[in-house]
Amino acid sequence: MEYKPTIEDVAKLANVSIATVSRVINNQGGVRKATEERILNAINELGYIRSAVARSMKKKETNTIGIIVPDITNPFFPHVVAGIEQKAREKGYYTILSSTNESPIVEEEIVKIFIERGVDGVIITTANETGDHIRLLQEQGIPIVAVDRAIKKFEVDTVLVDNVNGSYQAVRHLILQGHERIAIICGPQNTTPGYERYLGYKKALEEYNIPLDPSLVYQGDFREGSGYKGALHLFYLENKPTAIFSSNNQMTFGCVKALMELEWKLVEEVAFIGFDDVEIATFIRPKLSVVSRPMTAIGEIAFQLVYDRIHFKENLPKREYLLTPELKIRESCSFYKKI
Amino acid sequence: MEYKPTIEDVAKLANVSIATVSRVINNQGGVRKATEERILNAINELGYIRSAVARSMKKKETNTIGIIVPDITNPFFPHVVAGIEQKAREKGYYTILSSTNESPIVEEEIVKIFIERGVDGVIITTANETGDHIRLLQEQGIPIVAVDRAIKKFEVDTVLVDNVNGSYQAVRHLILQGHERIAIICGPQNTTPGYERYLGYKKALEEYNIPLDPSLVYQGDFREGSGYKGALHLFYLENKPTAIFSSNNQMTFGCVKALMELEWKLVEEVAFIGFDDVEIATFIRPKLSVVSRPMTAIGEIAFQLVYDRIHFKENLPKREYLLTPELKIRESCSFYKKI
DNA sequence: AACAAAAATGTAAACGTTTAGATTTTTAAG
DNA sequence: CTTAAAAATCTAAACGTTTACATTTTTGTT
Repeated sequence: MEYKPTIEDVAKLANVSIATVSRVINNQGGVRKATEERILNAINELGYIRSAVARSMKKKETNTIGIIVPDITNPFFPHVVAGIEQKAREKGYYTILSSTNESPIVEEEIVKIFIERGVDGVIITTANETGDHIRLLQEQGIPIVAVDRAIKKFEVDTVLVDNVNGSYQAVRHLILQGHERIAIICGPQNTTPGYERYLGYKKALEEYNIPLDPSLVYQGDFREGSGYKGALHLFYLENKPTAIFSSNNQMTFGCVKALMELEWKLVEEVAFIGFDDVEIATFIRPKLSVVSRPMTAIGEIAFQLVYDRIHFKENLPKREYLLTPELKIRESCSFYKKI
Repeated sequence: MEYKPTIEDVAKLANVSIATVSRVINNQGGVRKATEERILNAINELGYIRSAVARSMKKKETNTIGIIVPDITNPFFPHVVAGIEQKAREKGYYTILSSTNESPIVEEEIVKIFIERGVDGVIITTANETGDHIRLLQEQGIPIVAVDRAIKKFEVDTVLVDNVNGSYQAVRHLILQGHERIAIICGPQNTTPGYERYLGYKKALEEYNIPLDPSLVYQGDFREGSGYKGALHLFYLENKPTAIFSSNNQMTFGCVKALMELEWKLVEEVAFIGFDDVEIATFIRPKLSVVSRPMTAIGEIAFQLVYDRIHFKENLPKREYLLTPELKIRESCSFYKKI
């Protein structure tokens, strides 16, 4: 079958007008039982499937929400996406997904395309927090929810994790274990998570009157390679750290890899806590302690936010969710014996 | 700005007909330089963005391809998706993604929705290999590419990995190391990968005249839990295996977890090879040997296949890609000393 | 300057729905 | 059996493009 039946074909076969057919496929009621049945039969017989694009054209809504993530390959995002998708499907929404590879240029392109396609809302972890491309969306009146990274210039709903608190908890824990030379492998300082996690680190040190030693602050870029290099750098310091805090999952990978190669022994020689739980954490010995985020919940909330905004556009104030991460103490940061 | 300018607004402002405007936004040529400029200016001034849905309505194509995966949270799929998406974007296509959670019912729903939405093609790792829902797609003339799992009843392009060969390689390697009691943790036997990987196992044993011991064949379901249980089961056998082959990544997780808890020592007491590379493989000691698949390439090829099919519908024969997996020998299956 | 051919532009229909408002049919009361 | 009200159904316009075909303008030749 190559010919696609339209609502008109159904109407003809059932001997009614297209308006009536429309009413039954949309469950609007006000159709005589017998008529409805006739129509339903016609639909079945023809194998009619209503065209969502024609529908969108008329209704000016696509029941689609766009998701923009920096890297679908980072295990954090599939979990978030799963949360979004689950809730979305329940409400009859579908998602169109794109990965920017952290490129603001790609991101801008994607935003344009999403607008062209008339997405009803956008959930974004932006590669460009200051971004003007967001204005485009605002101008079109398309609801936006920022996930994981805030958007500075514009008022949009956000669901973030309390990064400061998370890294603060981690570093404080290290301090309480007796560590004083605590290193951090930072994320890019022009991203919310990168900056805030550094802030939490600083805050903990200050609170316990430990001077911040700049040689223990390594600038990474959230990718595995920089975690690796960071660990190397710290290892070859004249005055090594006794503990390391890594600002995200991918850098944790690199870092742990380096530690192994250097035979820089976890716990005995260096304590470790990473931001974000990772699959490897419970597989290596000692098990890695981490700051863990409720990834699926983040996605679910994000969807709820766009959804609300789509349906009550008018008078919703800006809403910010700030989820508190949880410090999962395992084995990589046990008691530290001073020399 | 709440009012969305249309092609008509642009035409009016530029003092031309909408046909001419259409011509310039589609780069069809045949428009005087000066006119084009006038139109471009008008577009800019109004902030006009063409409606993809109106366009799709007329052209009967959406430049969208649907992706259906069983579980976006399984690290294999994000990599495949990344490959698809990359190639898709290059060609002006976008992807709408949905996860079935291995439920054939959900999958059928999704297929319906995808048809409604007029996707130009579908790339699917089906949760229901015998599925009739595929017929729906066929009837609409929507190109389908099956990834990772074949679709039995219908002729569709496929990109698979040579599972038989992969597990054969792995098991043969174990045999050549001197193992004779080799266990397998199977995937569901009603899925291509589950069945084929078992086949490869059998083939290797036969080839080396090792009788297949049914107590060494554990039926798993591709989820982590069953890997865990499988390892337990094998451990408590009167006559333990000396090597284990796990049929997929998630079961490998469970299996390794169990091994650690049981203190069933890798290499010394039991050799191990898993199907699919996993992040943890190179982090635990000994490093895990695995059968590895070119995940991103799978996605790229899959997209190429749908793309071709979309553009040369007529006379393309069914195409099957069978990628050969690679055995990555690391440390979990070194030489086995007989007792 | 006239003309034919080529280039540029315009007109109008079509894509498949939804929906406001008009019309017809049914129902129920007198 | 009438009739008014209620319920069911229909008509036709609109959504924003693309495109075949018609018309107008430009170009180049004589």
